[in-house]
This record gives sequence, structure tokens and C-alpha cells, in this order.
Amino acid sequence: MTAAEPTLGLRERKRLATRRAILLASIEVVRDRGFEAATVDEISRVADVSPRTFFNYFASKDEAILGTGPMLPDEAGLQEFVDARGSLFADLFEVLKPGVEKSVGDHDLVLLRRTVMKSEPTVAARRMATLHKFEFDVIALVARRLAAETGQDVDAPAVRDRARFVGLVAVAAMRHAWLCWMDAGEPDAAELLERLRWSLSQLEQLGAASVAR
Amino acid sequence: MTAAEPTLGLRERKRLATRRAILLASIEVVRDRGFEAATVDEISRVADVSPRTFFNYFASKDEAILGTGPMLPDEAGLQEFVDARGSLFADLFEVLKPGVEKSVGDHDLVLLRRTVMKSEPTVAARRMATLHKFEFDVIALVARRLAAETGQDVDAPAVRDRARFVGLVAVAAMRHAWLCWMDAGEPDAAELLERLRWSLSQLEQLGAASVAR
DNA sequence: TGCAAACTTGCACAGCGTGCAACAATAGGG
DNA sequence: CCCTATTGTTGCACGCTGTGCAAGTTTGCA
Repeated sequence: MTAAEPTLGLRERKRLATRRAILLASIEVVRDRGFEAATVDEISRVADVSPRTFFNYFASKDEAILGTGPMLPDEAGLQEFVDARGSLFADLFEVLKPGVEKSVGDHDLVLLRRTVMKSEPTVAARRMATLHKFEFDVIALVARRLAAETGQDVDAPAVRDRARFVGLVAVAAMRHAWLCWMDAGEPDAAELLERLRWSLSQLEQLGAASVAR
Repeated sequence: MTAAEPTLGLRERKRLATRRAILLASIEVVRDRGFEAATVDEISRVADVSPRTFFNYFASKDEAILGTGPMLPDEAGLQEFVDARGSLFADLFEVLKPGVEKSVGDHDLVLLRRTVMKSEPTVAARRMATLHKFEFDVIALVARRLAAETGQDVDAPAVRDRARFVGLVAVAAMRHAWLCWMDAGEPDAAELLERLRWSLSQLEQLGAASVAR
């Protein structure tokens, strides 16, 4: 589809296959044995690689089980957001969209992760740490936008403060969308995006709103 | 001052002293050696206890270095919030207040933690995981309030959804206040509380607001 | 004084994660 | 087809985290 890889070399294909095998094995073992009892030895055995190879692909057991956090687009996409002048949160939706879509790309992985998250609360807790870098990036991005809007410096205290607030709150809305999506058991990315758009839009109506209908 | 402990027994006092010695030693070692290089053996040596005793007080190295997350008040305080009918976020401030005050009670600890947080980004990231349980509790509490307000069940989908949103956003505001407070280098709890009140109140004005003055 | 409960410590052990060096497989040109 | 450089895999040794257990020590209390 995306004609970027004419024919991935054998080496590349094997690497991707091994990586995916370890990812799937990790979550399967956690599902079957529980998070605490899941060992790298067992995961490696299931994935059919040596324990040493496991650590060639993932820096830690957590990384394989939890996955990495979502990502922001490249500089071009970021600049587009900085220059946009729509509603702040509506524009944020557009810039968050590709990263969210990508993070739920592997269908099997998403389904496995979901069952694990529900039964293993410690996994959900640890996953939070992966959001920290993402939050940091979002805050920096919002600061760029606010600085551009107001002509102030990105390091101006007022900009920093406001960007932090907007960034943190936006990521909170993103997590809200994600949690509700997981809860509802919807498998597709489309529903997640719709929920994300809705959650972000809700931020602008926090003052007026009460409980939903 | 707080006349709750007439005279703490010798045993109790020793326990508290040991606990605090380990806490301080942990952060000092991290400050001096860095987070990665800080070992339990070294921390125990500085705190003058055996490594085994370290784990009698803290379940993990992280717990000693990161501290536990903030806490909600007891059932009486919770019920007060559930029954209150002021602005939701203003009432939330009141119920969050005691936990926040307590979490920054030990002055030396707060100052040490601050310097460590600034120089060791991995510490800040790991600290996020400690917020997960707190967030969960806040969401459950907000659900109780919304259910009481509307006469619906706490498990009604609309209540769950809205409580999740309000809870996540409120914790985001709390983190905003905390981060700005750390940044500003203000040592007292009073400033933190003022910032918390302000951040929570900002939530209600997200739609209208732009960058600060 | 003497007993019970609680605390500390050493020891053995399983698991995580890394550096290193040997070995295997692939890429790519002659 | 072969040779070589590059890249990936594996075993091994090692240090660190965290736990169960049992022996020894300190405190609480009658």
C-alpha cells in the first residue's frame, strides 16, 4: 500500500518477524501466567529466541510488554499545527491523530494488550510512565504554537505555564478517550479517533457542563 | 503540635527514624551518584542498615526514591465532598488539599527530591506510575458525587464516563500546579495549595481563555 | 526478671539486564 | 560461485534487585 518499501530485504523482514514474535509472546505469557510470574526466559522460549536476543530487541521486559508511548508526527506536521489558527484543541486533534492511529495499528497486539490491561492493573500503572516523554513533547509543541500566536518567546513564563496546562489537560483527554475505547471493546481505530475528537472538544465546555444526559 | 501521639513508644520512634534515614539516604545517593548508579547496597551503607532491612521498609528501590503518590482523606472527608454542592472543581480542591499538604510535609525531603527531579528525568518519568492509583481513587470519588447529584447509579455509563473525564483532567491540573511550584522553587505548602486552587479553577475557563496576560 | 512480640541481619536463591567474544547468516561485488 | 564485510544470534560471566527463611537481638509488658 504505502509504496515506501519496494521489497524489504530478507534481513529486514526477519528482524520485523522476530520483533513481532517477541511482542506477541510477551503478552501471551503475561496473559497466561500473570505479570509477576512472566519471566524473560519463558517469553524467549515461546518466541523461540535466546534470552539474550530478547534484550537485543527490547531494553527491558517492561518495554516488550507495555510497548512504547504514542508519538508526534515529524517536523512538517508539527509546523502545520504551530501555524494553524483554528480552535486549539481541534488543531491538537489533527496533530495527535497520526500517532494514535499508528499506535493501534497492529490488531492482534491491541486485542491481546486489552485483555491483559483488564486483568493486570500493575500493567496499566506501569504503562503510565511511557506517557511521560509524550507529554513533554506535547507541552513543548503547544508552547511553540502559543509563542507564535502571541509573539512571545517560547520560554516566556506565561507561555510555559499555559502550554504546560494545555498540554497536560490534552493528554488527560487523550487518556480518557483511550480508556473509554478500551472499555467499550471497540476494535477499530476509527472509533478511537472519534472518541479522541469528542474528549478534546469537551475540554472547551468544562465550565458549563454537568453530567451527561 | 498535633496532640494525637501522647508519647510514641521507643519502638515506633526507632521505626520512623530508620524509615526517614533510608528515605534521605536514597535521595542523597541518587543526587551524588545518579539514578542508574545508585545501588541498594550503597543506600543501605549510608543509612546504616543492612540491605535486607532496606526491603523491610520499602518494597523496591523505586519506592524509596520516588515516594508514594498523594492520598485521599478518610471516608468522612470523602462523604463531605460527595454531599457538597459547590462548584465541582472548587469542592475537589478541598478534598485534595489534605493529601497534598501531607505529601510535602517533610521539608528536607521535598528540597532533596526537587534537585533530583531536575537533574534526573528518568525519576520524574517513573514517578508518574505512582499517580495511577491516586487517579483511580479520584475517578471513583467523582463518580460517587455525580451519582449523588443526578440520582443515577455510580456504575451508569454516563456517570462512569463523565467521572473519568473529570478525574483525569483534575489530576492533570494538580500535576500542573505541582510542576509550576517545583519550577518556581517555592518551598512552602501554602504556595502549592494556592497554585492548585488556581489550576483547578482554570479548568472551568478552558473554552474562553487564551494565553495568559 | 522473664516471656512474647517485633525488628534486624545474613544467607541462599531466582530473576533482570549488560558486556564480551565466538559463531552464523546475509549482502554485495568480483 | 566465492569471498568478505556487515549484521544478527547465542552462550557465558557478572552485578544488581527483591524474597523467603531462620537465627539472633531489642523492645513491650506483666
